[in-house]
Amino acid sequence: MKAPTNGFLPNSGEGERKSINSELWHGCAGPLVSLPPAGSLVVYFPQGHSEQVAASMQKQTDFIPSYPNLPSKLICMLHNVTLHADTETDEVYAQMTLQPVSKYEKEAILASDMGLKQSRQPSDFFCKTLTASDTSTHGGFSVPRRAAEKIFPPLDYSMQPPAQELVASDLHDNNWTFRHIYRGQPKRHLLTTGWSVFVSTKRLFAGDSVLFIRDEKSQLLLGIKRANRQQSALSSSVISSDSMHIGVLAAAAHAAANNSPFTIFFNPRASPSEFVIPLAKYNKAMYTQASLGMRFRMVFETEESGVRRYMGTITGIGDMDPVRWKNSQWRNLQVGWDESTTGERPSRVSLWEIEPVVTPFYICPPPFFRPKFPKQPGMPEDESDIEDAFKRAMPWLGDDFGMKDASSSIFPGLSLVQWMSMQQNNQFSAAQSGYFPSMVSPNSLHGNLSSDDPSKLLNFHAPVMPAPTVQFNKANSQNQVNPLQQLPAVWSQQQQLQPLLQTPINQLQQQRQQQQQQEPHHSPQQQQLTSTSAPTTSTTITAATTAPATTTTVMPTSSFK
Amino acid sequence: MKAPTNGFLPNSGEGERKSINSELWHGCAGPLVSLPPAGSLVVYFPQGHSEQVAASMQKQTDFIPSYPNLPSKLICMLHNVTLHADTETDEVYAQMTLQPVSKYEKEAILASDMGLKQSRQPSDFFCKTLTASDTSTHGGFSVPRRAAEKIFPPLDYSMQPPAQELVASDLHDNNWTFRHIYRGQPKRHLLTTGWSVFVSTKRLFAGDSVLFIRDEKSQLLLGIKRANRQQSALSSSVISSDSMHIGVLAAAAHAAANNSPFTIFFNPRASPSEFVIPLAKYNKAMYTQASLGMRFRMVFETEESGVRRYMGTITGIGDMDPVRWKNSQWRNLQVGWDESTTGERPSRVSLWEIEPVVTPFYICPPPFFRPKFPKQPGMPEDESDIEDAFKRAMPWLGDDFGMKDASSSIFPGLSLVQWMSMQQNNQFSAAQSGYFPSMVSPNSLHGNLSSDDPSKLLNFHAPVMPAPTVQFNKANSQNQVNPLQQLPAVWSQQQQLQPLLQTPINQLQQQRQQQQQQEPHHSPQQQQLTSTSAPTTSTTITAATTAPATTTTVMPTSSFK
DNA sequence: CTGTTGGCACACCGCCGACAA
DNA sequence: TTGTCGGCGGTGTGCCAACAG
Repeated sequence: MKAPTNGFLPNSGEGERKSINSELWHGCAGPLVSLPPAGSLVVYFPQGHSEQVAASMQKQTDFIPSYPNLPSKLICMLHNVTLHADTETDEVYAQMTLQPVSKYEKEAILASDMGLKQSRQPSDFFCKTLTASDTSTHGGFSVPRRAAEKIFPPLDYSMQPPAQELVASDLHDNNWTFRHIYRGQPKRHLLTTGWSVFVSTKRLFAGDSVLFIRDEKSQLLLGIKRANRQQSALSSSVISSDSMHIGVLAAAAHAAANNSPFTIFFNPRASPSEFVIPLAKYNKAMYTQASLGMRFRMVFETEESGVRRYMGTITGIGDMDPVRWKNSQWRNLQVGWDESTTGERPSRVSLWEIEPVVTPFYICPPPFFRPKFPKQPGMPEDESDIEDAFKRAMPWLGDDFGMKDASSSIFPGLSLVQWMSMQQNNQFSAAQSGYFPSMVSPNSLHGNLSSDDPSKLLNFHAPVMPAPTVQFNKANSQNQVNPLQQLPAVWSQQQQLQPLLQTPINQLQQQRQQQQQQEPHHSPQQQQLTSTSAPTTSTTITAATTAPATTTTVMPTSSFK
Repeated sequence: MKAPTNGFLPNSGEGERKSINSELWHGCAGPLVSLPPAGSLVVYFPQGHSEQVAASMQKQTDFIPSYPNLPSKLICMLHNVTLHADTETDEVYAQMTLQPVSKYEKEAILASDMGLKQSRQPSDFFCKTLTASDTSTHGGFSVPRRAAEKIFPPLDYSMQPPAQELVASDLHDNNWTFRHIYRGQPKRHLLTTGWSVFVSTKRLFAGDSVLFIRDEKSQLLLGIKRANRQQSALSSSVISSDSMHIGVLAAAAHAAANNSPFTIFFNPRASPSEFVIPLAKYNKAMYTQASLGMRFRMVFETEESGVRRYMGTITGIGDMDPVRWKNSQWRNLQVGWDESTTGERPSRVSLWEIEPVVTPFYICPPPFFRPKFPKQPGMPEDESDIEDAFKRAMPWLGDDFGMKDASSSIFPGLSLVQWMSMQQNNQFSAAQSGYFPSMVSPNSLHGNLSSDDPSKLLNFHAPVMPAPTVQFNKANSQNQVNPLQQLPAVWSQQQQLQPLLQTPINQLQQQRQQQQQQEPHHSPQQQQLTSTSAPTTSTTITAATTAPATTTTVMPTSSFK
């Protein structure tokens, strides 16, 4: 054996020099992951980053440091995104260089908008969860018929038996060769020679998944997706999990104080949720007024690397961690799920993760309203998803009801450009002329429609629908808000943040102490509270009797809360 | 296969519940590692901790954050020490809970003193570096004869061939069974059945080492020591190395500011040097006046897990990182080694790592002066090592020259108790009556001795000694210092530190800024500089022409510099 | 005394169709 | 259509003594 290249920890960093194939990376990351493009604006949530660390350590950290000077979100310029894969485990992750910004250009916002349109999920691929037979040393890999015919080069069926040699390269550009044969009674596609070394080298077990991709040059690519239980535990004999948490927060705080760049790793399969959100996506979500009882859909990954939507209901709104992350938008929605496979789906989500369904129609089963939207399961996501959600939620305003031209201006939240011009001109005519669909009083909407044709609602009274646990009437009533007063509040807060971001952290702390003593209404946290209690036309409901004690169910009017 | 326990990442944390065998841990950690006992006082060097992180990441981090408020050393109470081993790699590490202290009790200092006496290296053990044959699938493990006879249970040699079943448990209390047989021509001890699964499970390669220990209950213990090239690389897809560094420093800074406990991991085989030093060891070292050209010995680990001393010369004194860690004692000595296997031995060391040899005798080869100290290689270290070093350095004052009683009071630096009483009584009679041997002018010593019997020096003019690269006369001349003026300077600095440790970090910075503007002589860093330039009888030499540009060769008189 | 090698036996890896779900 | 099984052939693991350094 010459120069034993340490099969245990193969030459770290060698394969990293070449850039990793983006299609393959996204295939391994899963259909839900879409990275914002470099040069765009994003919202970074240190709280979510901290969750990724905790998940990676696989232990609940009792002691989580609080960083009072670190806001729960930072608007950042995303300077750089590089794709990586762990040389040992093939675990995919992305490295991002972020820089907190105090002001930003129109181009960056546009780029942020572009980010939503990118779908990186490869088109020609298949993903199979390995069976016991697949991973056993006893035999090879049974290839699903459709997958083999779609992805693999065509066999010469005149041979007896038809067979060929396949070469596929993994994330590190290592080539793996397999004997692909079509045999047996009945006939089936199999990978035989070469398969078992792949399984043992990658340390695959039943339940893990492999995926094959045919790229644009008809080259075969090969990736793996490990089962959840097998995610890298990272026992970390290097630094304590406390120091990791502190490091994450301190790095962000330092960057925020100096407007300097900092680097993070995003690990799509270890992290419970993405914590770097395109600003456009975030802003779009912010035009949704979340309310108790609101129905929504949320996308999840299927076993076959496809997507499926599950229905849920907002059951509570309030800080996930009221001590350390007060007034944070991170997972501030408590939710329940229609199909109660508890544990699989999160009990808390963030607003930008869900596709709201306007409440008056929660009793209407989706199949009726969406005959023209037969979303293929397994099809890649695209940028129109959010708009689709609106269309599906309010189809009576869409194509089915003859309002063809409405989609561009009325439904899907503001486009960023529209919003920007509004913002710059300080005019709010847009709101007056019909934007902010979810903020329009649902009661009046409901009234209009039901008076138009009530039978359409009654005829389809939901077939076997679990009873909602909250009072919908109450919840709905608070949707009566005044968009005119909301919009300024949103941006005044962010503008308040700007001078603080430019201040070194020690001066900032000093400054805060003075402010708290003398003019408490100028400190950033206080600012949020005052805007919350500012007089608006909204109603504030209290559901403390039904909600868990830890949940604050106060509904502030500021959509930026 | 029932409930596949994921051979890849075995149930993390299960084996951790039981406490790890201390003997085995220390066997795997190596003979140089001795952990301070819980309850003792230690000196923590964040710079060294940062080095461990860098070494673990196996990449030079360009960006290392500077923490101007974090001193280069923290005196801490060591609250807790727990031994651990990575479940995947068996890599040993220790978790320590430290708390910066501003004042400390006599008991704690005594405990710190005790720490030096502990030697954890097991007595009944053997360690063998695996050969190609040992790790090959072709055969078993060849046990060195002496090792087998010393450690393994005796064989029944009446059997043909003599054989038995051995059971040894590893760090995680997993049992491994081997067939131990004595056969072949010539006869030899072999481990056959069971050995290859151990090798493959632990992923051992030629060059790695295994060690067998027989504990007090005659139970066999089994550990591994991987070759350096195979140290865990920790590709860390969780947080960036920047954040790791920041986390380490921020955790320490936070703890220092609040006098609150913090947790660190010490990884003896990944870390270039220990960075948690018993206060007693540190203090003892501080009574050595390092000087350019000074000769010293330093202990290194041998392949067989023994120890060996190498001779070296101090070639420069100055900050390793003048920007981020100014006036740090961490590796502030540049050294050259007599046996020039460059790369193996560090080019920079800290004062407490070395055993000084007083300069006038650098030309005297050790064999002559130490006929009575035939240190057994492979023998465990003990607390008398430092004193031994002095004895060997100045044997003319020791047993060989008829000053039997001298060892207790004259040589080995102050005992902590002696120092404490001195400190409390503010009396310095100890210094006047012959303490601080290394601070006594070597010239006068040299003069006395040479006038006594110069032939003893000249007769043994070093046989083939590499020429020193620095001017020894110059270097020696600065050893003329006045111990009476030095001692107060030493401890006034530490007393200065105490109120600062109690101050939150932001106030501290504020305070420092004021001080720098108004009374610069009170800030901690300035204190060091002023004490350097304070009028003493010392001479300050400048060797900028011979030393590298990055090295400060100013020699302050304060031994605490 | 111990590292490597050739010889040899047998266990299990891995290819095959037969089933059945 | 595809997961598992019994069948069987061949490779490679692993025990042995013979050398040699």
